Amino acid sequence: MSAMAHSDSSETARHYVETVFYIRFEEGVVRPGRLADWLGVRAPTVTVTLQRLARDGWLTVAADHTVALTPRGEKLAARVVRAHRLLERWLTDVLGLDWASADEEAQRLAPGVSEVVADRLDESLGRPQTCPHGNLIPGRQPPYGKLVALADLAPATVARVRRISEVAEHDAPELLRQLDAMGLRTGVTITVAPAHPSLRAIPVEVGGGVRPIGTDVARLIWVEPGA
Amino acid sequence: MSAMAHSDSSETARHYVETVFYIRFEEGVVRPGRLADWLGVRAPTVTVTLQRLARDGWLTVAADHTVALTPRGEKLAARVVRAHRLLERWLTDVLGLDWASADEEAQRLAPGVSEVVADRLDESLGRPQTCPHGNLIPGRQPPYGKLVALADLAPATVARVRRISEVAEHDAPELLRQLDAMGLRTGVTITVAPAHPSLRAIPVEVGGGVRPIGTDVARLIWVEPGA
DNA sequence: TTCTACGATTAGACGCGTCTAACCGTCAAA
DNA sequence: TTTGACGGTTAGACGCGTCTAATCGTAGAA
Repeated sequence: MSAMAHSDSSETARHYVETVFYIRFEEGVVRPGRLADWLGVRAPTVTVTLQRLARDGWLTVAADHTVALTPRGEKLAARVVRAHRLLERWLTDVLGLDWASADEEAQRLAPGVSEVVADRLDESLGRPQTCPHGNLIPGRQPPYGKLVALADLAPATVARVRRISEVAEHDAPELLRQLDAMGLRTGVTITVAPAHPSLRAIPVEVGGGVRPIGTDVARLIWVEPGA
Repeated sequence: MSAMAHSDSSETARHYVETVFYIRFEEGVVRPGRLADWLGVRAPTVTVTLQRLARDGWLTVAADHTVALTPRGEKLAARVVRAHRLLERWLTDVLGLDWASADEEAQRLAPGVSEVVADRLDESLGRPQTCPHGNLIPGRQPPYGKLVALADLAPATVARVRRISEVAEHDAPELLRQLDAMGLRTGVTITVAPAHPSLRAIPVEVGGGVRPIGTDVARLIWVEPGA
């Protein structure tokens, strides 16, 4: 029965577990304050909503306020994230939207994607491994080896851009548009020139030009050295 | 700004104006009781929700309880219906879902479709004129002439199936599956054999076989005589 | 050790969208 | 003319998801 496609989860539940999934992957630990930031709601809202979600068995809140998904929440999160990333692929590859718009649109569309539609979409896209920013689609093998943050890349090392953090995707759509405009997309090859750390920016050679990138931004871009 | 894609309408508002649009087209007049049926909610729910929607300028409720859309509500309804029908086309033509499932899935997906995604989808589908059941996509010209209900078709007249009413689509997904299974789809040619009205069923020749169809069901199937 | 600042929770409110129970109004049948 | 029956509304309730204001607790700074 299709109405059960999301196990009776509310839209809010799906949004929260999806967010927990992202924060956990990008930052390791998930606490209420970070959820409030990410979701764009106030702290008390998160507190009470987490209580409801814990009551309904989607997640747990530990004594130290750490949030963890239950197996059921885990499954739901994987489904939502998969739908989101498949939609991003479709929106960019088939419909021709740009990176940043695709993320926003996928956000709105994802809650309505059932398991069967996700499967068919997956198939029709040729079973992609990642979203356009290189983030892995749950259930797939990563199409790259060990990654390092661009900020940590040794100067003069050739590397290939593999992944743009979901943090950038979420917090700074404008940044995504800039990276896209300067050709800093997944798959392209780059090298970094030496620079003193105190400058808080590193010169990155990409597509024949050299562009300065702030070290905080360079933390959000993950590359595979050597390739 | 994409967040304004639906003019700040709530999901409920979109659902109600979409439903008003359908009932008006299929039955002419829209009254609260019919809305309650269609939406699957109780009468008092409809009353209070209509009050909110009227307050917010989406529709009006006349003294005789007739519901009408405001220009703003009209625009919103057209957008939602367009998204719904484009999605149905995509789900059937590209993803290979069956008729009935497509309608259910489109229902869930439609609220999240922005104007820009609808436009791109429209384009990528080759600007279709109707949904898979032959219902017109708002803004398009109908790809057929004057239609008559299958129930009113003169015996022995050759006709082409053009449209399955939204009523069938909504009330009886099972019926849709049956019609699909017996080959009674839009575009196919049929003839009806004579039968006495008191039998409440008419024999319809379709795809080499003859199938009996109840007259109430035959009211939901619209055909173009002659073609 | 004491104070402070900050993250989190509790308390209390609100609008939405839904419900049930009770009331109203009108139209048709007795 | 009276009486149902039926469609609709009002009244009152509830859960969700959000808010602000106030309180709590703890970890660093003084």
